[in-house]
Amino acid sequence: MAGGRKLEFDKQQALEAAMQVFWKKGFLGASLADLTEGMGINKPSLYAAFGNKESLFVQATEHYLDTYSKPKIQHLYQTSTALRERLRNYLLDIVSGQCDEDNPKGCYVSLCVAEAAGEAMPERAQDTITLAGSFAQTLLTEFFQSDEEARALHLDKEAESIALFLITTVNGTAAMARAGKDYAELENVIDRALAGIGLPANI
Amino acid sequence: MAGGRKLEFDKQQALEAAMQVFWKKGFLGASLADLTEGMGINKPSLYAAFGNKESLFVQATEHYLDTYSKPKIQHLYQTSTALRERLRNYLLDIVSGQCDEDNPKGCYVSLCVAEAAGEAMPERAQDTITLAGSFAQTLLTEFFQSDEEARALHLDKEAESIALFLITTVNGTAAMARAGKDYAELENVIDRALAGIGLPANI
DNA sequence: TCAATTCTGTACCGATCGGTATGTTTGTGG
DNA sequence: CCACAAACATACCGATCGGTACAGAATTGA
Repeated sequence: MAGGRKLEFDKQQALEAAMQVFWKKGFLGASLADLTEGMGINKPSLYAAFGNKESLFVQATEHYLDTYSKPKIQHLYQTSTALRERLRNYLLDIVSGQCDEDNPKGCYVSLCVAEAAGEAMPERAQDTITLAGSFAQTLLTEFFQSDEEARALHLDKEAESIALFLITTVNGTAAMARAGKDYAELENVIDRALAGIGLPANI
Repeated sequence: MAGGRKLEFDKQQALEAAMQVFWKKGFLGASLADLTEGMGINKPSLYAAFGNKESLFVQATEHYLDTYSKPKIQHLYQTSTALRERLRNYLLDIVSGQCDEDNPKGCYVSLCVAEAAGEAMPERAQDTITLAGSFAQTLLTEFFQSDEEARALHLDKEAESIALFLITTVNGTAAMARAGKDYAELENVIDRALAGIGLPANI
């Protein structure tokens, strides 16, 4: 019947903060003390709102995909733009996010996938991050199979191989960004990668 | 005056085992229980032989560089072999090590560098792994600046950029190998990377 | 005003963390 | 055989881990 006391924090804002902590420290490296401090709430509030650490991680991962990964996809479908340019915009947007001073360096997913291979993560967390890790590659493969310009260039025959190469490249830039490389240094990496799939600069 | 009881374990063998544990779990993810179990000794023996966890990590990292990283360099200096072939042998040897079933997947250095960015590692461990992370890039840059065939192809003008690209690529394959990709899938990544620096297959 | 309900802060739980004190065992030199 | 030295195994240390019990503070409907 009765309403009860109101939440004193914004749940989406707290989830964003939790995501930042996992992004910086990984799942295992992020302690509850790190999380509660970053989120600005204390443990009972965290557990009431998000379940437990594992469940919070699952929700933070979905939040990362929704707010950081998926929006970058749109670059691929600006059909008024040439294929090379679309790919370049997509890849550079990713690299830009990896080097952003306002967020932890590197890629949330890449970091946690590496952590997951240590076999010390709870099952649901591992499943979630594994699925997230395969997301971009699946998407890129389907893109190269279906895009009109890509088919005209016969890239659809090697869609899987090309997608794997590009995903490998952005996993590489994620590692380099996390190690301290800045955007300017990694921009030329993308151009060389595009050359590696037969799309050099001046064509 | 007196000799005292003899060590009941091989120190090099224990160090190799410790390296395997760090390789699989990272510095923070590897607990003393993990280490002592993997090394087959107990804690006081570990501390007597290697100092503490941080000091053990430093020694394990040096052991990794000596036994896994540095031997692969020789491929670059087989001067009777063409440049592309030398680079390909070098890169594929690295990828092979990342996919080896007998060792943890991925790259020890790449994993721990990512961990170090979380700012939860002791100082000496962080310095050691940071230095190890820059090792290969420095070496490759100098290689492209000095190699005769590379200079003939004017690759020395872009030595730094090319080195960064190739190191980014192998950091990428390390991430992919850790996520479960096998050698066959990553071999074509290397060929595309070589194309990205102007060395396609049939030249 | 008074239950009923829900959030908040503190204080606590057992387990594990990195690291060590201690007593026993195994070896050497005299 | 004895004194000494070094490695062994066990048992412990304070701190932190993820998670929770509990009491007080808000908010609601009656």
